[in-house]
Amino acid sequence: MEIKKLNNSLVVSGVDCLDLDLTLDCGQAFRWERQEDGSYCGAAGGHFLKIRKENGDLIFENTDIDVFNNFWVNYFDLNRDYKAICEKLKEDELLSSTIDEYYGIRILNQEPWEALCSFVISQQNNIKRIKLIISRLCNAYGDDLGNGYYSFPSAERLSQLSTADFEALGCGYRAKYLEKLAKDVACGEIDLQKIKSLSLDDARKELLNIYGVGIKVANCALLFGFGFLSAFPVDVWMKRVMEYYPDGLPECFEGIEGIAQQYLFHWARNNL
DNA sequence: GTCCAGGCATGCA
DNA sequence: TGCATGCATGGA
Repeated sequence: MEIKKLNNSLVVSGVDCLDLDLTLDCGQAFRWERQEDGSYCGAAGGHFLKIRKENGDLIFENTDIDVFNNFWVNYFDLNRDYKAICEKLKEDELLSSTIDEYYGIRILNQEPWEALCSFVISQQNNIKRIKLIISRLCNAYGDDLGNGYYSFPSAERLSQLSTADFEALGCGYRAKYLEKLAKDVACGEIDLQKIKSLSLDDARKELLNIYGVGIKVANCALLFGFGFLSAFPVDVWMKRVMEYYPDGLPECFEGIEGIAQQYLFHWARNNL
């Protein structure tokens, strides 16, 4: 990976396996919006970003090197060798053709709080409406980051809301889950950093104790927010995919089940 | 109008 | 432990 500064932007070359459409608009993160020119605008970690691809390079617009090194490198998982991971996963027949067709999916390292909240909202919901609710939540209670974007509101901020406030955002029956979650995280009853330090099984047990969090939401949070690449969320789409693996997951998935899952999820949504 | 979506809590057997 | 049911909302 090589980084050059150009005016107010950073030009990052040498990053393999990062397709912006497949990574930012594949149902793992809900705050990125595709622009007409193919670039993406979004917010994470309290930073606004406009990112695009040009001649194979990634352009991080209006980004300084410190924020890039301290936040975006980890967010986009830029130090992981996804090319080697994909080679390994292609030992599986279905993934082999899927990765050829949809090469470039990465697992973003989102913040635990945002990921957990987002996937509580996601249950029994479609991606378009999940995005709608989360944008309302951020616009109403996040900090202004400029360019029309707002940060994802902190647990402390959301702990001040009532169930009715969440219902007003369109959260529906999930409102009561979110109200309790925000209060429990804000007061320290739920310690997200501690959960991140646990083993996968122990972290999952902790998440399953949370009101409104079941096995699917727990696995999504673990994979997309807590850095557990072995987590393997199974939703209605993945249940359809699992019929292709009657004997369980192939050996080549081991340790990277979550990345395999994201390719299969994308394949299912386009083919089943 | 009906059906569905990155499911879960609850009650009951 | 497993299964049926109710749940809010907006887009197709």
